[in-house]
Amino acid sequence: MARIVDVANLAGVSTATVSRVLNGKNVRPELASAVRDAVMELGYSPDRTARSLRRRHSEVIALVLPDVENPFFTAVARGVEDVALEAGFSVVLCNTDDRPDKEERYLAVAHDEKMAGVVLAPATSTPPIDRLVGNGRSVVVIDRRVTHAVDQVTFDNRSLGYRATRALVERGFRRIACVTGPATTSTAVDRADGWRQALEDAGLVADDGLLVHANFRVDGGYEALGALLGRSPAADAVLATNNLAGVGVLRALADRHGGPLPGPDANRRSPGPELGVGIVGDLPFATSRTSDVVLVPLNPRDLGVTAARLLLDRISGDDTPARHVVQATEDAAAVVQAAR
Amino acid sequence: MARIVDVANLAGVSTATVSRVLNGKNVRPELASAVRDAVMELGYSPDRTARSLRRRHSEVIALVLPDVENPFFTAVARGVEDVALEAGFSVVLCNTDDRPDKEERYLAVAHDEKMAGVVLAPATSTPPIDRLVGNGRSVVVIDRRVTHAVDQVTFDNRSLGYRATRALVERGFRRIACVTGPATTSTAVDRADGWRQALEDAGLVADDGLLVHANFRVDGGYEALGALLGRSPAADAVLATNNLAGVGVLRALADRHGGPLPGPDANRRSPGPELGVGIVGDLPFATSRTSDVVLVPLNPRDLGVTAARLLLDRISGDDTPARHVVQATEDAAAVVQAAR
DNA sequence: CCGTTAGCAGCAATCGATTACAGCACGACG
DNA sequence: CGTCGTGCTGTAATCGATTGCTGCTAACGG
Repeated sequence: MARIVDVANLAGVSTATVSRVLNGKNVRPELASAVRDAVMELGYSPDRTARSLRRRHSEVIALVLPDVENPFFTAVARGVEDVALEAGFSVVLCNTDDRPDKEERYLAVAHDEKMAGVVLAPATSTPPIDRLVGNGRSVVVIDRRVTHAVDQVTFDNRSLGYRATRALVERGFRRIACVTGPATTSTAVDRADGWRQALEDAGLVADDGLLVHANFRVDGGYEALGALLGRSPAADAVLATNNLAGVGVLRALADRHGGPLPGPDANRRSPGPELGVGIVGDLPFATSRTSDVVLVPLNPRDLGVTAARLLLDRISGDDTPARHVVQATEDAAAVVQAAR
Repeated sequence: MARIVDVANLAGVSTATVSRVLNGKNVRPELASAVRDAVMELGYSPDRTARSLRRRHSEVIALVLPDVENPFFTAVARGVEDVALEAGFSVVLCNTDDRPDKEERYLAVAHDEKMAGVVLAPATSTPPIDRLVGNGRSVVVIDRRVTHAVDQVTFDNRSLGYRATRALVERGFRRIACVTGPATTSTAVDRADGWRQALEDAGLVADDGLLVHANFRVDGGYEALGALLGRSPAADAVLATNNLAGVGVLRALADRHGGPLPGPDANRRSPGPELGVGIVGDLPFATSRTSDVVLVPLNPRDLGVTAARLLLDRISGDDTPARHVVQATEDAAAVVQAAR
């Protein structure tokens, strides 16, 4: 491994000059090109560890996610990654499984490794980011709101829940249940609020018997549907407020030999109880026709891009007060989306 | 941020002693506890950057994957992560999109960041790992075989293709097509070889008109099915050799108003051409009943665990000749798997 | 009682890049 | 012609932890 002194010797200059050339400071042109030649000849690339030690932070940013197996979050990761790489940063992906202890550990690692910043989809509304923030590290929270005064990027979750519900209403459904996530996550609560509001605006009932707090995973949606089917009066449609819960709901319906209904008046294509289904989110790995499902697609990649841009701004010194960005979604999503 | 000298001063010892206590060398007990008290009091944690500089490698391992959005690879990531964290390493996830240029870039980053090792699912059969290996860095290749003499962990892909095909044969299918991945990946080729062998063993034809090389993504499977349906004599079943291609096949069938067949003799449940379907892999986000699909489930998490263990061995100095581990799959998978 | 050795602690060098500061050359200006 | 300023370049300190080497202490054997 060539070191900076090797380059300096070969080019006949000091290490300081080599460093300056590599970092774009002013250096006499002929020396600069001598340095560049030497760099090429030796195949030199700076030791990032040494650089980080000196610069007091590394060129790595941490992306801390509740579930890297959820396609929503992997798409976020893509967005963050693309922006970060462009700017010369590497991205570390960390899984918390929505567990505060794992979250804390990863945030500690991010801190101790002197990572330049953190993009965090928090497990709770009060993640332990004080030490990071206190030590001047940049943090951007995504997807779920937190109480800290840090940059945040979320969707307009209330509106998402509202739009999905209204689309079901427009298809003629009247008793629309809601399967949402833990009451501790703002996304679950906000989307359910949108559901409630849409029902009220349509003059329909939104009683608590129609609202189920499950988890935001496939099993949660699956079981929630079972619970809903036992109740009376029965619902004629279900809104799942995230993608995996939606998968669970669809799977539960498929297992009951039915499928989602295009609308209550359409011909049923198979026996058994069927329900209208709305989902906030996308189904990238669906194996059935989903054109009968009301989907409100999200753009998680854009969420990641926005968050990464915000973070890079902060890293390069932006110290304006914390912002809360509401990530726009496609307007087309506001209408009934009969998509794949 | 407390530094090691602060701890040393508070404990009344030298920095060397603090370092030794923290790294489990022999130190007089009373000094050791004084150091530990000081560490607690100051909330000290060592600067990993400085440590890496001195130790000449960091405690980070890179996991370079073709597609972090593929549930197969995210499951691998889980396995690697769990083992690595346990051993005090952090895991960096990198996406190559199966593109050699991105792969090269990430491998270069892994090298320059002095990462302790790399787990690589290669984009080609000759990934640029020579510099890493040449500089003594540990590398474990997974999923696909490469020509280098490095540790490798793969499934028995020939057997996987064989078992899936035989299960279809046992269900009574006779003209079984195969949708596999690029001919440049060993997984695609090996699984297709298994398919061919199973057909021959059953006395059936495996002509090239039944074999389609697509990509290993959803669109590849989708389009391949369309291509197959146009051919004659028509196939009565399809084997998809990976999970996403399988999703594409199922989706294409769903769009044709059909679904997978339990067997040629069963009652068709809806009009239109239907096919038996076999898939090597799992469908974690399927939205339809998959009990009619022949699935040969994999255990990608175990693949990750195995690879990580191998890598950690290498990192801690194991320099035996390169090994090629064939990751075992559940034996139950050898029989027809009518699973979710 | 002295010499030898083992065990432990401390000093200082070290990893490799960055950067404050000093020094030097050259031009402008009084 | 001397002074000052400007703009590079080089020297050496610095980031913080680890570790080779030295030296001290204490125990043990002769």
